[in-house]
Amino acid sequence: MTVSRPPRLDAHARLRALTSDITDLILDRGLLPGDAMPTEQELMAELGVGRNTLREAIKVLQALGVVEIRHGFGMFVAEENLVALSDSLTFRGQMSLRHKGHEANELVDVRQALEAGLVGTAMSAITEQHLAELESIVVDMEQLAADGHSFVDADRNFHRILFEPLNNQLLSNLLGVFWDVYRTIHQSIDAKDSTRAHLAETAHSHRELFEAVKSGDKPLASSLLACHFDGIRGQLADFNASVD
Amino acid sequence: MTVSRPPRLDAHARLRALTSDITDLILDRGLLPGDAMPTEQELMAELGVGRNTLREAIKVLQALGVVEIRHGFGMFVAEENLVALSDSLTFRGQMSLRHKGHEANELVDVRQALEAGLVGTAMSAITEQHLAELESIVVDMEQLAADGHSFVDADRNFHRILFEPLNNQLLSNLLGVFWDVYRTIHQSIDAKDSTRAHLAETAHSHRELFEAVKSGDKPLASSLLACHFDGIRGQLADFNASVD
DNA sequence: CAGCATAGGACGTCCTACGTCCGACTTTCC
DNA sequence: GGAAAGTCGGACGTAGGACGTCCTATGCTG
Repeated sequence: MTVSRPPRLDAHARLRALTSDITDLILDRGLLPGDAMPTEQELMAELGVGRNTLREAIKVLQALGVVEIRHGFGMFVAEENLVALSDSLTFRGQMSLRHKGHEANELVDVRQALEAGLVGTAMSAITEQHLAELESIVVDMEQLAADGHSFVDADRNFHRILFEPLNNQLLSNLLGVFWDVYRTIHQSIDAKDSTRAHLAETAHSHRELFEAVKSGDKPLASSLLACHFDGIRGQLADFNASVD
Repeated sequence: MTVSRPPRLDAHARLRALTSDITDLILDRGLLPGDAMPTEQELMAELGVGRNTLREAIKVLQALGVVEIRHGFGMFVAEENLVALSDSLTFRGQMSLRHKGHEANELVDVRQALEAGLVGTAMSAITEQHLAELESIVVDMEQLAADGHSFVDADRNFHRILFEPLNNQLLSNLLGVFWDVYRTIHQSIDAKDSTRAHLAETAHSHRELFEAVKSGDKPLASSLLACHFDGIRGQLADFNASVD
């Protein structure tokens, strides 16, 4: 069904219309994540565009996490993810670091607002199993810190499990993205946080936070989280000062 | 055994490497938002790839909000924006609505957490000018409601200005995206919110919120916001019930 | 000096051709 | 007969050329 598109649209709008047509096709056909999509040839015929144009639109959807492409096999509706946000924020964060670092601070602020603001609600829904997992992670952290090893994964898992009780996929993804972006930025400023003293301090602050969560002291947990982020802000400030 | 240097990467990794090369080029050259980038021909020569491959990578960066393309003129580093997140979330939200609506609820939850959690901080930094703007918007809303007109823009502006005092671009963008996505979802469920009674109710709730902000009553403002989102959740629930 | 007309550069779209990868089918060999 | 190896076709990946469209800048004209 060769649809005749209004020929007079600027290029950006046209590409946008094309991606929109493809997502509409997914929605109209009721395709679910994991389902196969039409091939390039079928889409070309159906949408009335050339292969290059179509592929550019598809690549956009791939970058946005809408579709997943398997070379030599086909195209599929992707599982939920926030690759797009992650990639976008990572670039912005790195860019700002080389100039003002303002955006990196904003990211930390938003993380703090979300985590400190929601830890209370999360604690209301937390289960014994979550607490057990958190404690296990804290113990691992303390051990790794004592051995002088860093524990990036443990840190990430601690925060992930802390908010898992809320059962909000979007929130979990957002926090995960913020954590990853911060991590990337942090690596690029090459902060000296691998000293044994700093490791022990980080492990200890997680221990304190865990105890607060376990005892159900929501205000304390919230303020401990806020304090944790203040420390991060301090590191960023130090870096910016060292650049000037 | 594991090869130390995989001579070939899969297609996805190659595209990712290419986009990464381009962003690195931006960062290395210290390009700022608005600055001109090399032309397609120059990038082709510099990165050693064909035009199609390059253009696909560029379209990805455009969708991610990294670069901005002006037909017939050139390519430029884009201003900060969260188009990527917006597009991605809009699709996910629409998709979920046609099935369970779970993700739409999650979006409202995150909005509520951010707005209700941060309104207090924002109020601490609010100025007389912000208050004047807010009041002006509320007056407009009340007038529009009395005339039976909807006031989507006014609603959006109210929330935007409410959090402007925090001076956090990322937060403002996030809230804006959430608002837009919710708006898109809302339109697609065709809720009957344009009745005069509903309009008056919405205008009134904004009036109440404004008064709370003006008087500096942070707990009241926070709970009014929470209440506002409870209403939205109710609409989503009604829609899902009507589908079953 | 202002306005229009033209020329050039740069992106947009389409086409053809070939390379690469994957899954499925067929063949071959125990 | 069954399993391993080889083969085939489909689908995506990459390259390059050709032409269209759009924007800016230049220079001409009144």
